[in-house]
Amino acid sequence: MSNTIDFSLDPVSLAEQLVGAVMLVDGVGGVIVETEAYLPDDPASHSFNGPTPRNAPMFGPPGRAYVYRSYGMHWCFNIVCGGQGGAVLVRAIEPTEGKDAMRFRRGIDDDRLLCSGPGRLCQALAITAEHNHFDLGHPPFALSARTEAPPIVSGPRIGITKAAEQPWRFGRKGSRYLSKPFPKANL
DNA sequence: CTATTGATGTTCT
DNA sequence: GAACATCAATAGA
Repeated sequence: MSNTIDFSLDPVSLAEQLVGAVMLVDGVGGVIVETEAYLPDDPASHSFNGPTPRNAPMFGPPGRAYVYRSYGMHWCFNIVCGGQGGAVLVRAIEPTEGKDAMRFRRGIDDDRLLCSGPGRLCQALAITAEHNHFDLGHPPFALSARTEAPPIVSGPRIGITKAAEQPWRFGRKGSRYLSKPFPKANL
């Protein structure tokens, strides 16, 4: 089957290719509709100042999870890729599988708000620090590459203060499940 | 729809 | 002690 994902790709390429891929955790998840790339020599990347206890997964083998706590109360989920210090942040998913579980975990009914953001997505899929360093090719994770490329848009990354001008945020064009709309854009 | 603000705890200097 | 890859609630256009 050609539904394998190449985690050795550089983060920008992988971030683009992951839009349209399917991601499940313990059978719950859906189609990835928004990602961001973080590079080794990128001032906005956690890996920019070299290895620390927190960012250790980014300096490990590709194809693993890097999960960290954000603003003290949320989790963010990344896919380690490329060489040392690269990763792709998964920012939003279109829910397709296990919606009832997601609604229960999130405490809301609105499908559009279940996974539309890094913190929301982790809560809906029950991703926590337990999953840090986890191999994404092994249960409970299941990732399937997209079979055909959907319409993609790109733009500046969200919520960062450094290198904010880099167009390394990718999204499925017209999706109603994005964390924030894209101004206009192409690709 | 956009803009603003408070809550919250870990990490690194 | 400052910074932070966020979210929910609120107010206004």
